[in-house]
Amino acid sequence: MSFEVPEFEGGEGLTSQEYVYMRLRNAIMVGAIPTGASLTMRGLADVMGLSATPIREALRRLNSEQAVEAQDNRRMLIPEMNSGRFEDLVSTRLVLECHAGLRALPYISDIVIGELRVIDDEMDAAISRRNYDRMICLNHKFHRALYGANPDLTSLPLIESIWLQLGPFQRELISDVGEFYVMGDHKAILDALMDRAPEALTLAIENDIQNGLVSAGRALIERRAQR
Amino acid sequence: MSFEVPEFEGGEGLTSQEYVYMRLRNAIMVGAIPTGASLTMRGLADVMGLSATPIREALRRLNSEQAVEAQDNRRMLIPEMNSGRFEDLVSTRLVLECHAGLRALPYISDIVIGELRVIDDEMDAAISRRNYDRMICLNHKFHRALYGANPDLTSLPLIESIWLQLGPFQRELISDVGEFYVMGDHKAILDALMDRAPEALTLAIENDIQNGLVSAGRALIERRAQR
DNA sequence: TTTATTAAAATGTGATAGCATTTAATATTT
DNA sequence: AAATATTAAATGCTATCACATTTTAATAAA
Repeated sequence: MSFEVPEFEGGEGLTSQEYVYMRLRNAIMVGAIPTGASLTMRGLADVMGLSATPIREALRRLNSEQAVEAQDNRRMLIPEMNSGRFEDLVSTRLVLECHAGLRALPYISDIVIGELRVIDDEMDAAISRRNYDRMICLNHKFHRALYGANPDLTSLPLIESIWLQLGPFQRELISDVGEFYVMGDHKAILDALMDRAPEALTLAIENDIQNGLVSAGRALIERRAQR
Repeated sequence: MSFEVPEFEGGEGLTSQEYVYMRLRNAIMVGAIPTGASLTMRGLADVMGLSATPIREALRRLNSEQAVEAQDNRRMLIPEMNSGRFEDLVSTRLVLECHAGLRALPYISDIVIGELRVIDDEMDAAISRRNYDRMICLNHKFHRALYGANPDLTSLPLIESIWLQLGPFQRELISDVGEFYVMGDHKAILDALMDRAPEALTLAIENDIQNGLVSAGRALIERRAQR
């Protein structure tokens, strides 16, 4: 195993399988697992001090969520990003998150806006400290809290699947442009929520995704293709 | 096990886990497994003549795809439908499938339209024979073939997750209204594809989903609430 | 030096068994 | 008769093992 699988907070009281799932999921989400590296069951079992059984179950779940690719040789790995897949993932993310935002809007209260503001402040702190892992997690937490205002929300698992697929690439992005990486900001989203303005919210969510991820992502893929 | 898990075609050369996954997935998709019934590992293992290991892996995958719900007591079951969840699932389905259709449109060729027409004809035959299982499968096959024209398609697994969640309810719907159940028709979709008309395609896909599922679904939920 | 061939190590898969938890059934008490 | 307590059965979870396949390494041939 040529890479580390970072620990995560809140893994107490879970079954082994749940623990492995959460830990790997978190690792993929923040891009801690390099693309292309084989995720072997015995290897992960050794790293985590468990048997292969719960590892295999967790890997299969992540495979079903498109976070991990199963090859013909039955090996599991984090798939490589390419231009076509990137554009399709981003367009799906835009559609899903705008939809989730609009569906949540009627349920947005001042209390929710307050909670979102707290998360956004934490994120500003993480940004100034250049703590990228925490930036990514708090960004997800913000969006989760927003869409979760809708009590009937069913699209969150789908959105998280997209996040998982973009996670490894986003990490490469960050380590590529380094401290110049800007994460889309949430101020416009908060303004739109306060105004209860659907169109403004859609635009703000689109911009949030577009600014951080898309422009930098396209540039990196372009640069790679030339090399 | 108080229900049957129908066999499916094309399960040769699969690992046990894949076989179980496909068989259960198919069963849920066509609504063959009743909502609320416990899916026990030993029970399913007995039915399928396998050990619990591949069963559990398949169930976890389906759980990750939101097709099966894991309760606190660690039991797995097909979740019940309710009004809020239904509306949210349908709205997500509309957004995702319209998006997938639009992304596929530039890749639509006369050959693809021909293939779609063949599937649609098979579906008409299934409808006239009142073969509901086959209707459902062919409907999915039609949509899969349409969206799959996009070579970079990443949203299909998400769409299939929605189908899985609507499957059991759709079956209840069919057995409720019986032979009067109408499945949304694909003729308008084919026309829009031939015209390469984005707006018409969006409307046609919306209508396709709306006609069969939504109107009847709302009526059934309404009727249940009164009872 | 490169390519084939062979041997050894590593890996994925699935059945089994033991343990912990949950559910159902039975016995006991009120 | 109803509610509670106890016991038995069923179920979920995970480590282990044996087998088949794949990968890697070492060896032999070109």
